[in-house]
Amino acid sequence: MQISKGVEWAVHAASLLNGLPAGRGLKAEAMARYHDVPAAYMAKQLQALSKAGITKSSRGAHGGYRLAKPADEISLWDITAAVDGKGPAFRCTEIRQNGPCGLKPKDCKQACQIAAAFAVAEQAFRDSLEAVTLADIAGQVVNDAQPDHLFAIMNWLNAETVPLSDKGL
Amino acid sequence: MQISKGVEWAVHAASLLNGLPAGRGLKAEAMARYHDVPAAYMAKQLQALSKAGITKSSRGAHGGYRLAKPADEISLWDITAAVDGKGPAFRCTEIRQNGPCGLKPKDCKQACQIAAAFAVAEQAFRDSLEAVTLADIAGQVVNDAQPDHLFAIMNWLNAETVPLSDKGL
DNA sequence: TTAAATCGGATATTAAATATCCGAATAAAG
DNA sequence: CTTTATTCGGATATTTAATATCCGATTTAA
Repeated sequence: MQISKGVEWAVHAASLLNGLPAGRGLKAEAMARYHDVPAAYMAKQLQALSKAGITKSSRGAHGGYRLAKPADEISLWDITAAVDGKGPAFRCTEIRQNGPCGLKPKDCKQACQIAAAFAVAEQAFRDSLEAVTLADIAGQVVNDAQPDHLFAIMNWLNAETVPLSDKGL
Repeated sequence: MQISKGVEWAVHAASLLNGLPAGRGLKAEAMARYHDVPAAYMAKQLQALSKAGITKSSRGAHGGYRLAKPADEISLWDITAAVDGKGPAFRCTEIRQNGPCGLKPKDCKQACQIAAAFAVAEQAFRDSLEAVTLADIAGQVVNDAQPDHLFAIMNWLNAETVPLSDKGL
């Protein structure tokens, strides 16, 4: 049971986007460089975020990414689901219907007890992640950070961000 | 984020062991046949259960497996951890320390906010699974099943189980 | 003592996650 | 309006982990 590395990168990237000034964007390569990770693979995660409606992108010269909605409407679960999929972690293959004592399909109208228990646990996991938004993360980071570190980030963002075109949003 | 198929098999196998008469055992091949799954791979899961102290095994002629402790002391999390490992699903690689604005190690004494949020969610997941024991599963299954189905299982177990030797326990 | 039977760890195979590349699309400059 | 530089998006390799299998170590019963 592993969460893909892409989820970590995607959350960090989204947090970074949250920090940039209004009306400006950041390209995938810059975000990869900021975190010192392979650019092409970071780009893949950002595509997943755009597909899920978490980020918006604009192509061409001076293109880039920005958040598609307020940070307090983007939960950690939203990002996890966008990158790793929203399917259940426990996949019941109904082996209770197999073998010499297998149940008949008509006696399997309610879910397998084992699968049901895992579904409850996964729901608890999701609920916990849904309760944490990008805004929460950002707030904690700002609180804990040294002032000069925040200043350094601001400077870097000012140098790297581009004003997004009107169409691109 | 996927839970391996082996976990499903292991839980079903453990449930089956819970149903067998006191002092008797069941070999890996029989459990595989009962669920109509590959014997060698089922065996692998049972080895993991034994290693974790959930089952006890005895080798040689008339060998087999049995539960190592009462069913109400074996939780779904115990089995999941035995088969899939107990490591965290979200693996923080500390990319906050990377790149042009990376944090210094001395400023990273407390865990990354993102990793912390995932740790909370995973704890909720574990807590939920720890609250469900094999005894709970067995109780629900017995309640829901048709009497003739339970009878069929009993007959099959009587035919397949072997009396475990004294040493083997 | 012997031999059959079973578990346990080591070994192939397949699927998924990881990483990369190239074409489609867009906007700015000429 | 055309051209060109730039960026995203989907399609394509590579590596890792999950899946499946096999053979030797060990134990018990005959």
